Amino acid sequence: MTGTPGTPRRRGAARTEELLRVTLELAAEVGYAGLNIEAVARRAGVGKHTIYRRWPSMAALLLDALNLVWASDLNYRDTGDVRADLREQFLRSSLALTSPPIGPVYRAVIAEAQADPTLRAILHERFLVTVEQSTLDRITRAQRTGELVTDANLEFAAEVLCGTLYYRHLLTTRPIDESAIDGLLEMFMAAYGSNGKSR
Amino acid sequence: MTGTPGTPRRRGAARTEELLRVTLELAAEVGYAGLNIEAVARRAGVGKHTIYRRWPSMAALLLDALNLVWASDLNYRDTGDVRADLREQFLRSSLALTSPPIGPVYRAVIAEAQADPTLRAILHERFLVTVEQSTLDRITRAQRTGELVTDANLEFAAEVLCGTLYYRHLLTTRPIDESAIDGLLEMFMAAYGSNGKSR
DNA sequence: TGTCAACGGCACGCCACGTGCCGATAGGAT
DNA sequence: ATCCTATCGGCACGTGGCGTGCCGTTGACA
Repeated sequence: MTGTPGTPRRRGAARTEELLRVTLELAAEVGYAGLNIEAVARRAGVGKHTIYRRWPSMAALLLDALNLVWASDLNYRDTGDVRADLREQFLRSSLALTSPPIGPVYRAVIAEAQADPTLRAILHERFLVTVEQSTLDRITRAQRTGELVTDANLEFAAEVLCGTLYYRHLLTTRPIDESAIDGLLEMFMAAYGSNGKSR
Repeated sequence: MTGTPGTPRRRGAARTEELLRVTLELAAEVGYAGLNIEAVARRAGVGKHTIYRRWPSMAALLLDALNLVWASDLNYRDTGDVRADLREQFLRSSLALTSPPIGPVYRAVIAEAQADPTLRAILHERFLVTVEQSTLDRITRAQRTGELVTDANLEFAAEVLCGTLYYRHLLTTRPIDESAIDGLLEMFMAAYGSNGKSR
């Protein structure tokens, strides 16, 4: 692996890719606890400088590593049934959140973000806003097609949908299972479904 | 302060109270970053053993410290207007979450809980379940008085209400302000309010 | 072939962890 | 009033990660 041709590079870029890959490996194997710079350096057979030259902190490295495996997993289908599409994506996201390497890396970033407002802002903008926006896009389309009422502020709705899943995953011992997702979607559709309350 | 009479005690109990107080002081003054056992010991003029004899880890100490200042702040009023009562309590909780000493201590516990499933379970049972239950109690009363529809599963609703607030506080850069709370309550009432959709 | 930045390896000081040992002391028991 | 003993504060230790220097080496590009 000498890196993609085209971009002018030296040893640097190839090492960068490898370090991100090693970080994800480490997360998958030893989990949150083993995620520190020294461990990544040892595992990669690399001097610590080689890491510090690229990322100012472990948190920054984790953010990049997360970016590598995460973005691909976020694409709502649009079958015309907003409830079914949300359900499918929520199940998929829940699986991703609980599986390595995304699970441990995400947890590690969130833990570090509690100590660092700047990191929290980056985490928010780079990941959570994206998740919410993607959800908002899908339910806004549903609003336009008449599946949802037209006069609702869906930004809060998107935040509630995503936030509830994150809350359950990070702070509770409950799994994000089908009944949880159905309960959440029940509330969402009762509030915003255009065909009135189903009950 | 020699501790409550009745329970047979020696120097221990008084020290315990003082250590919890010092922990909260430290959290209020230096925040999350300065919360570690050595710092508490230094601040209290105490040997580390005196802390380790009482709590197996910093997380356990933080849980006890949190318990001391937290429980009192959770009491929904019951004016007969469930939306107004929720709104008031959410505003109060949001203030507590963002102010010392509860803010930094809560953040510290949650960060440590990401690395320790056992701690996460304790945090969940001891605090979050209590919050949700208190909310569930209030909205269940509202259901009985006819403010909310009778056939809804309010357990999910309570989780969604609390979870959304925690999500916003912990993972976003947005404040839990009045408009956020109103947006959340708007969705909640639209879903479960007994007088049909207001729109 | 020469140049030079990136590299791996090593060592350092710092700090928090968790534990062990010490002599002092407080407070209940006699 | 005196003894006894658990608790106490103080100190030191080894461990391990942090972030930063300083080497001599290596590989990409001119």
